[in-house]
Formats: sequence, structure tokens, C-alpha cells
Amino acid sequence: MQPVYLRVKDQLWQWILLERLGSQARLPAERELAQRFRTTRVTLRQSLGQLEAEGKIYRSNRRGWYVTPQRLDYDPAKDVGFYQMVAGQGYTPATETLSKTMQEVPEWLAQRAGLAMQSDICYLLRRRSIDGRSVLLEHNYINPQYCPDLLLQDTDRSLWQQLRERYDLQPSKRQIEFYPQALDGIAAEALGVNPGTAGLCLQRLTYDQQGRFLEFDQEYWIHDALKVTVNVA
Amino acid sequence: MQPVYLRVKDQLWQWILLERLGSQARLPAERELAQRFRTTRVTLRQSLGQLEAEGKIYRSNRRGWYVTPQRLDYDPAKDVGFYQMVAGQGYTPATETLSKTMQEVPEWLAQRAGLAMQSDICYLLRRRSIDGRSVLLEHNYINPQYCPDLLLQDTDRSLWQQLRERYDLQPSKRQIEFYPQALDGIAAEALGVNPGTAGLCLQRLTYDQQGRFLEFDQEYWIHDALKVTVNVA
DNA sequence: AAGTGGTCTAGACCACACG
DNA sequence: GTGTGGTCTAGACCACTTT
Repeated sequence: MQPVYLRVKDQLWQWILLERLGSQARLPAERELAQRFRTTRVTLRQSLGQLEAEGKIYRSNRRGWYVTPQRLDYDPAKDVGFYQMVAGQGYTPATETLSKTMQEVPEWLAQRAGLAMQSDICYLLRRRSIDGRSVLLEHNYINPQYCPDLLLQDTDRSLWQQLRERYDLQPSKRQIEFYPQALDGIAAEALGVNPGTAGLCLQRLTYDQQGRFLEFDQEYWIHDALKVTVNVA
Repeated sequence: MQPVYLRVKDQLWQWILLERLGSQARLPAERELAQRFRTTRVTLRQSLGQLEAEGKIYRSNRRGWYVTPQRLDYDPAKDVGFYQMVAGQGYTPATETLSKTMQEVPEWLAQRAGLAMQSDICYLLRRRSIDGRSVLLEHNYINPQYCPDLLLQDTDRSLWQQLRERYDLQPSKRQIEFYPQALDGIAAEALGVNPGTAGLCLQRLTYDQQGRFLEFDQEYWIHDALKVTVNVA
């Protein structure tokens, strides 16, 4: 015997398909849906939660439920930045710089990147969106040694492009890590989602063409917004 | 004002630390916990769900809640199989072969791997566990052209090792894809988790040293069981 | 047989978003 | 201000696991 919330989940998804609700279309109010499918709001919300976990719908703040757009196909090994990658797949990217400072390098990073303690590092906190939907929060630590005055530039644009064009730095070796992780605290708040929303934490340690530490990047993605592809030789 | 379920979540985690509940230790019954933290079972379950999303605890079937072990550090680019990788990190791996057949190559795979339609392919369905906990379900498609009789071997052991030692096949080029995805249907059932449990889908397309299609691998992992690390030059 | 987790009901109040 | 999603209560029954 199938539980109600799974039956409702399927019915609801069929209804969405039937109504041809497209990417980012808003669903009716929960109370209305609960009535339509003859169940309680609690149970209906369980169904909504299932569809959310499957990445078919998402919620925004307290504003309601929406149909999830296609995943971005993301290759962290490529030399193109977020901006180009998103635009190249036909979406509209946007970046907001939430914080931009010069600060002492954190201990864990100094250790991992082989930096001297107490040296300074560029820190950037940026929120990025696709077609108006915030999909990731990014902590960026950049070695200022080879790119002074970087923070004076426009950090709402692609960093990689500036590193290459302005400072002649070519990212080469990379170590990429990622693991599923719930979005909580800062990330959840910044992205306007409930704490506990499924996410993906992606970290990237980049060295330049001469093997020098260039950048450390820590990204918190909404779980349904990306598919990662990496080619290994 | 912090909602109750977040407060309870924090208290509960503090309690777990205080009690020094180790990896895979079982939590008390939900009704008991609800009493202890002076709330309803529904609200308590919301707290448990948060900790589950954060990967700190997990549930098994209808048997209760347990403390999550450390993530496996997984490098899909390495030539070591699951068995070696897990053992190398001090855990106990196990594999069960659920299905083992020769079947017609699916259309999507033929297209993706550049195979002739209507050719046959080795198909393996395996469940793998770490320290007794089922953590992934794996669909394996292997090109039988270069390794006949593979299915006659013991498929509960490392395939890679056999490919190398018995057939002199060396995996080289790989395309790796992954994205967060809820475990449902077959995967949820096989792993003994609730449908909708957060997971990670990982696909790996492997070619041998001569650029010939060797294997396609599709793995459904429990979200809290792994951290993926890839090095790119 | 007892206890547990999984599911479900029918309400309620609040804070926030939007018009 | 109105309606929405977010939260919370106090029960209940069932299916399954464990004793």
C-alpha cells in the first residue's frame, strides 16, 4: 500500500506537467493544493518536500513553491568563469559582492595551501544567481601577491578573466572537492532558503602555471541547480 | 526568535556529544527524546530531519536513528576500486551482487559510449557497504568485447583488479559526472532508506589505454557517506 | 506481545511578503 | 491588511522490528 504523501506527490507532479507549468512557474497556495488533493496541509507539505528533494520544485523564502529550471552543467576544471559558463548555456548569470576585504589568512587555509601564517589574503563573498534565482554562495580567497589591487576592480564580474588579462595568471593545477551538505546558517540565509535545504559544497584549490598558490574557492550550491562534469586523463 | 525545532536540534546534538555517542551508535526512541526535550514527536522529528540533512545522524529502515560515521574520501579518478579505497581508509567494505546478466545495450548508453545498437553488454547491479552500512547502489555496464567470461568471475570483489590482472585492461580516460539527487524507487529500497533521502548520483564513463569504451558506472550514494576529491592538471 | 518508527488528521498562531 | 508559508500541538493508527 502506497502512503498518501507519495500518491499525492505523483498526482501533483502529473498535474504540473498537465498544466504545462514551465521553469520558475509558481504553484498554487498550499491550502488550495491540499484541498485539491483531498488531504491535510501537513501531508501535502510532505509531498512538496519529496518533489523538492527530487529537484523538481523548489521554494523561495516565504514566497511559495516554483518549478525548478534545468540544472547547470558545471565543469570546475574549465578555465571559464561562472559568467561565461552560465551565459554559454543560455541562461542569465548575475553576481553580487556581499563582502570584499583584505584579511589575515585563516589557519586551515595557510596549512592547506602552504602559505606563511599571518600573511594577508584577498577575501571575497559573493552570491550568484541564474535567471534571477540565487543558486550559490561563494567564499573566495585569492593570493594577493601576484595580483595587487584586485579588490579595486569590479568584483561582480569574472575574476578569472581579470587574472588572465590583467595579471597574466593562468590557472593550471587544481584540487577539487565536493560533498553533499545541507545549507544552514549564512548560506541558507544568503540564498533565501530554509535551513536544512539540501546543497552541495564545492571547494577548489587552484595553482597558477608556475605551481604557486593562486586561489581557494568554497562554493555552497543549491542541490538542484547543478550537475558537475569532470574529465580526467 | 529561533524556532523550536532548531533549538531542539542544537540541544540534541549537544546531548549526543555529551553522551559521547560514537559512530553508528543508536539514539533513544523518538518518544523518549520528545519528552526529554519537552516537545512533540512531530517537532522532534523535524529536528532529527535537520541533523540528518546535515549528515550528522542517519536512519535505518524502521530501526531508529544512528550517528553518522566519517565520510569516505573518494577519488573516482584513481585506479583503485571500492574495496581497496575503503580498506585503505580503515573501514570494512562489503559488496553484494544483486543481479548479473548479459543484456542488450540500452539506447542511451550506446549513443553515449559510441557502441553499436543491439550489441550485448555485461550488466551488474551491486550494493556496497562500509562497516555494515549500505552506502551505495551501483549499476555497472562493462564492454564484454575485451573481457569475456567476466561474469563467471566473483563479482563481489574488485572489478578493476580483475580487468587489469586477467585481461590486461588499463582504465585511462574518464568522464565523471555527478549531481545531488534524492534516492527513490529501487535505490531507496535497496539501501533501506526512506524514499526522498538525499543522495548523490555519480556516473563514470571509462575508456581503456587504447581509447576504447571499457565501462560505464552509475552509482547512487547516500549523501552523507562520501566526499569526492578530484585532481585536475 | 511490545515497542518503534512511519504516517496522518484537524486544527492553531505567527511572521513575513505582497498588493 | 490579507494571505501566505513556517511552525507547532495533541492526539491517532498502522506496519514493521525486536524481544
